[in-house]
Order: sequence, then structure tokens, then C-alpha cells
Amino acid sequence: MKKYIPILKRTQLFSGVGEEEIGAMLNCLQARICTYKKGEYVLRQGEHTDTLMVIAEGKLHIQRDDYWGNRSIINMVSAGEMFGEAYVAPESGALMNDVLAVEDSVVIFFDVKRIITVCPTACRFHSAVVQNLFFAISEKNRRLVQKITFMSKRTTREKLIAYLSEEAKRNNSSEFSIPFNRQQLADYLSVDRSAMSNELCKMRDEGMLEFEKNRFVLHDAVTA
Amino acid sequence: MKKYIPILKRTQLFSGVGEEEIGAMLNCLQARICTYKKGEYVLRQGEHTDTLMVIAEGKLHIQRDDYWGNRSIINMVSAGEMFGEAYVAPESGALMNDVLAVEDSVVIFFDVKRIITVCPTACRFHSAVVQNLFFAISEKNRRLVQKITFMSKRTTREKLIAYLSEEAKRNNSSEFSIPFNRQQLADYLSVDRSAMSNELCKMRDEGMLEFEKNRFVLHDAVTA
DNA sequence: TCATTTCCGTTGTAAAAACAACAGACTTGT
DNA sequence: ACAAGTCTGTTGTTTTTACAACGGAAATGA
Repeated sequence: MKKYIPILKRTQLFSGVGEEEIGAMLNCLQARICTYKKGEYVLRQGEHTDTLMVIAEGKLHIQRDDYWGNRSIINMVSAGEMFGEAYVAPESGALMNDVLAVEDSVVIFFDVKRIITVCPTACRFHSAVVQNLFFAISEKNRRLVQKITFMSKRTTREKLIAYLSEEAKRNNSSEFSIPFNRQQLADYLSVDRSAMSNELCKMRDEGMLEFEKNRFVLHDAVTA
Repeated sequence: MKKYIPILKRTQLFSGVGEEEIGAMLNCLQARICTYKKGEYVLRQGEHTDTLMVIAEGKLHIQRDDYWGNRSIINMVSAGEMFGEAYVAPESGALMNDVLAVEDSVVIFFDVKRIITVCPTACRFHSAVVQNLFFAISEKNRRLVQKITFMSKRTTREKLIAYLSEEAKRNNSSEFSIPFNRQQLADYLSVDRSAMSNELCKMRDEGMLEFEKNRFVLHDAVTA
């Protein structure tokens, strides 16, 4: 557990909190560690959880498969980020999604009630953690809205443009890598993979962009 | 301002807080009131805000219009609910959406920094408000994910079924009203209104459901 | 009350997406 | 090094959607 303190120090949740304080909080927040191999599920749809989870290593997908096998990737969570904030309210009910490790991952569980119930004792940095948590969930909110903005476009091409230009903006560069392979990107944008692949190649042939694997370069027409 | 205290008492944000405490907090949180006529914008895309807003009366749409005039309704916010939580973080940037009053509305603005910065002085109920805020934003998160689940369906029919059966579940009844007219529902699900209208009528003809205006009755095949 | 506007369903056509099936390049593990 | 599996692009067909245009019913407002 102690070996992860330096990692935790660089997460959103513990930003601005010293290593000693984190060490002290681990007990207070009843931290537990679990490791998952690529392809394993951290949580399944229908389960209940009341913990906040921080990714120490690896990468997870928050996703959902429907009756027909169509997969929808709701969100991607990387090392340093967290998830489960949406289910901390008492009446939040069962999980709507699966949580899948897409890389070998290490996840640290925290008792979230301990975080939002301000502990009357020590914990000088507790309020900093509350603020961090608040900012993080607020940011996640914006990310979901952004995803909705991509998905709300009518055509696959528009969805791709919306997504790729946002990624370019985030990276401050017209050249960037995306964290998805083709199938995952299609699942994220809720379109058919082959149709999307086809559209990407058309866009390339029209000179809008270049790509190789998950590395993209947008040309002026797209970024404008 | 005082006249809204009984209303505020029944909002998510002030749940469990007495009227006297709310009155005291109004100053602490620098509350301001604004009224909007149906059709007026509360906020526009690109603006900046660092306030939390509670709807005392009326109804708002969080939405976005693109270059081609396609409107996407991200979310609907009714009396007693709040919005703006996603933009309280310092680096949250400009608003991605418009906020439109779809009914005559009264909105109360709060300085959110005052809320999440635990005031060292009195405010016995401050921590209750922090928790309420946390639960509210967490619930909004789940609603966004739910909307994504609707939108991720491949066909208009599947989107309708996903949305309508969720509404039935929320109402604990196969008979319920929806808060949208046809155009708004289409904008919410990101589909064409006429195509959606067409699909709804087909579903009715096939005996899956009945409707009149915004009142729906689902039959077994749909709810199952 | 009457004129105007909004709302909703209908139809036909053109465009786009889903789907299925396949082949080559590349990875992976043994 | 080789076999098995994965990833990506390609093509053709079918289904679905978007789009445009219209008419009638209902709501609105002067």
C-alpha cells in the first residue's frame, strides 16, 4: 500500500496533499487495493458500490453492452483519475455500466462517506480532498457533456470531426494520439466500425487529415 | 428574496436545512435573483460563470445549436433543481452550451466558492449543503450517462424504447407524461423530428404503446 | 372572435448507416 | 519461427435516417 503513496500524490483527488498526510488518510478512508488483468471486470452492471475508486496504474473503460451485443463506451479512465463518484449518493441504485480493465490495472478503493462527512478530528487536508473531489466530478460532468456533443452530430463524419478537433484542442496541436483503437473509437462514438473506418479513409483521401494507427494529423479544414 | 426561502427549503441544495439557516446563508453565499421570460437565455455558449444556479420557478433547457442549426438538448432542469455545478472548477473554461428558459423562470445565483470553501465561522448547516451539492452533481452525472445510453442506440425506435421505458421506470407506472414536446424530444434524442414522429406512430400501430400529446402508455412488449 | 403561429403527423426521395463478409498486415504467445 | 488471433480497411447490399414539403388540428394572442 505504501508504495502507491507517491502515485496517489499525483492524482486529482490528492492534489496539493503531502505524502505524510496521504499516508495518514489511507487509514481514515479505509483504503483497499485490488489488481486486475487486462480483460477483467472491476465492476459489473447491476452491482452496488459505495466506494470511490482511484486508478493507480492502467486504464479502464466504463461501458455497457446491450442485448444485441452492441457495446457503448461511456468513458475512459486512466491512471491518476477516479470513478464511482456518481454512485456515492444513498439512493443512487445499481450500477448502470460495466467497468472493464483494458490494461493490467491497479485500483485503490476508498470509503467515500468518510470523505464527504467532514471528520471532526485532525485531517488538516481533508477539506482540500473534498474540493479536489468536487472539481473532479465537475470535470467528469463536462467530459460527459462533451461526449454527448460528439454523439449528437447527425453523421459519422461530423462525429469524427467533432471528436478529433476536440482532441487537437486538448493537445494544443493538430498532431496527437488518441487512446482508442478503431473498434473502441466506434464504440465511443456509437457508430459502426467499418463504416467509420471507411469514412476516415475518405476524409484522408480528401486531404482533411492523415493518420497511422492511433496517431492523427488534422489539416486546416478540420481544425478551423 | 425572502419570499423564496420556503421554495429554497424544498430544493436539493438546501434539503434538510431550516428556513432560518437558509436566510442566514443567503448573505454568506451572496445570493442574487434574476427572472427570465420564456424564450430568454440565462447564459450563452462561450460565456464564463462561477456561480451555482438554483431554479426557484420555471424550467430551463441546457442545449447547444451547431452551425447547421441542429439543436441538441443536453439536459432539462426544473424548479428545485440546479445547474452550473460543472463550471465551478477554476480551469473549467467557457460554457459549452446555451441555457434557455422554456418557461417563465426565476433563477437564484450563489457564489459557489463560498459553498465549497468550508467557512470556519458559524454555518452549522454548511456541511449539509456541501453534501447536498455533492449528491446533486453526482445524480446529474448519472442522468447524463443515462442520456448517453439512449443516444447510443442505433435506431430511432431503440432510442425511443430506451427513453420511454426509463421514464416508465422513474414514474413506477406504464402510464406517464414526458416533459418534452415532439421537437424537444427529437432534439434530446438527437434524431429528426418527422422521422421520430413516424416511428412513434408505427409503434402505436403495432400495439406497442399509446400516446396523446405528451402522455404515454406503454404496453407489455415495451416494458418487458 | 378571428388571424397567426405552433405543433404534429404524413409522404416521398436522397443520403447515410448498419450489417456482413473478407483479405492483408500486424501482434502475440509458444 | 510459426501458428493463432487481432486489427484495419474494403466492398456490396439492405435498412434506416435525414430532409423537404405539406395539411390539418390545436393553441395563442390581439
